[in-house]
Amino acid sequence: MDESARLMAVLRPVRAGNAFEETVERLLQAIRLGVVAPGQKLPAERELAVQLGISRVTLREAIRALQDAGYLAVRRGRYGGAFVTYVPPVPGATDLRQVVADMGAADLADALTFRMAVECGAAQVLAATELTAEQRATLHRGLSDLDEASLADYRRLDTAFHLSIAELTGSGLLAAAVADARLRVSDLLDAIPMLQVNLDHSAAQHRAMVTAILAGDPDAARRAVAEHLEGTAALLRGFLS
Amino acid sequence: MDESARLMAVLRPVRAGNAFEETVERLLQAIRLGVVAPGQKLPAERELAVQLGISRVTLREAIRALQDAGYLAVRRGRYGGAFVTYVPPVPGATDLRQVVADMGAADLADALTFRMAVECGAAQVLAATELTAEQRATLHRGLSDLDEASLADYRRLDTAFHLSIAELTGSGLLAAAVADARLRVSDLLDAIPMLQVNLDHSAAQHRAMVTAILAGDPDAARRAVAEHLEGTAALLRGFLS
DNA sequence: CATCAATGGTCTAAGACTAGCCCAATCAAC
DNA sequence: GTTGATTGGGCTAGTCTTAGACCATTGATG
Repeated sequence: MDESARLMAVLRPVRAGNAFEETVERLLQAIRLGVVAPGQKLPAERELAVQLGISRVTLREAIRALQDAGYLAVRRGRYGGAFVTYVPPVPGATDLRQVVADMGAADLADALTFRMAVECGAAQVLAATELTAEQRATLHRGLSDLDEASLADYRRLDTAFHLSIAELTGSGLLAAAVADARLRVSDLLDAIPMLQVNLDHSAAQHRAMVTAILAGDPDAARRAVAEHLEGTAALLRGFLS
Repeated sequence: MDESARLMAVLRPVRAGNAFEETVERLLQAIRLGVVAPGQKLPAERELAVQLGISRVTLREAIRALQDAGYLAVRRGRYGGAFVTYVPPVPGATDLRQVVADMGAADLADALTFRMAVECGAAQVLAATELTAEQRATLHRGLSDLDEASLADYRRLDTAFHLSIAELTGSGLLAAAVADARLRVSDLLDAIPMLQVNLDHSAAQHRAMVTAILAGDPDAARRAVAEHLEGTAALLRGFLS
């Protein structure tokens, strides 16, 4: 890795796009990751604009774009708001090869590697932490929510479970990194059919992750997450070959 | 971690500041991490503006600010440019308590946790990878560079070593995350005196990291990095108490 | 059924940012 | 010396973005 490559990495673009584009991306992240579930509404425009650090005009442009794209339905008046109408595509319905072609092979490898590093890191840090009763309960709740989940809710709750591990470390930076990593593979996951075998495997691996974290064993936690994510990567390779 | 907390995490500010502020931060990152060493110059304004995705006007404002702050010296004409005049402060000369007060206790914990997760993750991923002869050589070169480093160069080469681990994974996202994490603790590290004992410890830990990575042992790699970073954190706690 | 608080819809003036152009300075090469 | 390529310095017109104010709509509540 020579000096010029490092220069390129550090002196990368300051902005991913204009405020409008970045806002659309951020809202899409909230919707597609299921942070705001279908039927729920986004915070009020004035409040949301403050949270996102942009003007209400720009926020409204982004909301309008998502409305036109069919992700949101906006209702006026008290108790109105921007309601999520997006329902995740049926897994397996989209063409994985097309998705991969759209994002590029290099980006695909980058995203998978990034996710592996950052999620393993989060689990390992959490395993090395003294957990409160409440934190343990959150992990257990994540597991049981997933066990009882309908197929329609599964991806959303899976995302929530993975995110909660990062959030429980107390590091906002880490939580943001995990959310980012998840979003980057979101299209891929949506293109994989959900088979009962795979769901059973995932459930067992999720339990292994929680067990290792609660046992305070960072190595085991790291290994459990790595195995889980490697399983997903293997599935992808399988559908691609 | 309830839903509202997750909303806060995903719907965080789209922009960390205006273009000027973000550009200053980015250039400072390049300078303080030693990506552009003292005496070297930044790329030409027109080229740099394109790389950073901003206008030349905004870039010039940022350069002017860094010039006023004593980080850069600008010379006109052919073979001119913005030359780095910043030399890292003598470790231990700045007041650690002041630095911590400036960044806030919560941000401090966040940054340390983030760094731990992301650097452990990078090492673990790299250890799980088949390395080429060239990649191994890069790791060895990083070690020997550090061994031969003068005190003035030590921090810069230490940063380069840690960064190279992330870069060798081939994931630009991961490299950017590690660079970001490093920068967030940069002020703290600059405030810690460099004692020979600590340097010897660090050298041994660096060797352990490389050994584990080359041996293809992710658990050992993770443990080596965790131990190394925990050592730094312990030093910090020591100087603060 | 009237009220009213919360919410989206709209406008305007000011500031931030950009693209593009030309000028001024420098210094290696001829 | 003179030249010419490269670099920072500076200007302008136009676009993007913001802050703040005011209007329109809705529906739970009394």
